[in-house]
Amino acid sequence: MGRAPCCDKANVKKGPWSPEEDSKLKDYIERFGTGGNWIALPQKVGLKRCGKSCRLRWLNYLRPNIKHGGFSDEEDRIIINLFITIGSRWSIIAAQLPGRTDNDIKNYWNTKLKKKLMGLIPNSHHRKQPVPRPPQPRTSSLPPPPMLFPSSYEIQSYQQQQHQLPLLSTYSPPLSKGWNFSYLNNNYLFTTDNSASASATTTTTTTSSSATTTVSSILSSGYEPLPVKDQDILDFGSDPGSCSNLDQQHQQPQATTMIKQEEGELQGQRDNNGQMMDAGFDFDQGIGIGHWAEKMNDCFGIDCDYLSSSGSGRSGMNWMMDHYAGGGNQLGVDQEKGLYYF
DNA sequence: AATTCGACCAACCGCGACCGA
DNA sequence: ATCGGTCGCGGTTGGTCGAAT
Repeated sequence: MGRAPCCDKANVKKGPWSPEEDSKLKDYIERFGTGGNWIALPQKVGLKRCGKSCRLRWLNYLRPNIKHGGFSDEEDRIIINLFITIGSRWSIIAAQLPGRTDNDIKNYWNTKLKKKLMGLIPNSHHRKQPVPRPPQPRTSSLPPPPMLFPSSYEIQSYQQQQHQLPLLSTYSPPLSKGWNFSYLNNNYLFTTDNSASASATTTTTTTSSSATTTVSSILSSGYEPLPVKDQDILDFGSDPGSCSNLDQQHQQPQATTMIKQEEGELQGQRDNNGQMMDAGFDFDQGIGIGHWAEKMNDCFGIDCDYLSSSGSGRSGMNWMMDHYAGGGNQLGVDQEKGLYYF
């Protein structure tokens, strides 16, 4: 049995409100109130509208002291911080911003603020799922998948033991998952789809040991280059000075977002200009991890220098890598830059 | 000048929560 | 405790407008 309709949809007007309708509704509510019953209101007012539509029109547009557009930096900051803390609870967020409606904030977030936060990544560069991910069954001809990020997370020793690979800034060894390989060459990550991985395996092994991989040889092996923008990288560091992913000219972090660890306590978030934006986050406590984990699904890789070292914050980061960043299926590592691609 | 595309935003829809009978 | 009506929320849709081609 379906849900009973809130009104007779055949006899209600839909679409944009006319000034006359606005005037009728506004005048009535200002004189008599809503009466606590939106469903009955349209008939009292003399409008051929659904009660829900009246409610929405009043709350989002007609009621006094409504502000539209022109969000201030302070409002931006509040929205971002609250979104990080509580997610898309627009009504709660709106309650903190006098004159703003949940709908307005939601629209503002979806059309502008989200892009601003994500570092103004052009659509062509913003890949929801930039790299093919498991589960794809490996073929028997492929080598067994390496155990990436074992409990100790000894990345470098693992690389050296398993591959005896040189670590070059322009080349990322195939720390991959058996069904796919990746290379970092300048600003491109090369990857294949699953169908090409079998034939690519030989090439990968050969070229990786020689460390003479060229763009053309990779392309001829069926690899598709994907441009990697700095903004695609989630950057976990301590401050701009120690951030390995810097704009060399301005010495500012170029990552989409940067998470700061401050004496193991409160973590802050920097916007793309390096401005600190307060955000409750604690790696070791897991606070806020869900939010950043979601971000990891949106970005292309992460930059986390202290992942391969000891210190506070590491366990939480490891946990996040295990649970969200492909579950240990990282595609590759640029050891010199400290970039882990997944 | 015409067309296409994307950004923006008002409005709609459906679902869960809430409340009173 | 149950049920039906209503409210409120968040996701989605669709129209409009300006910029780009």
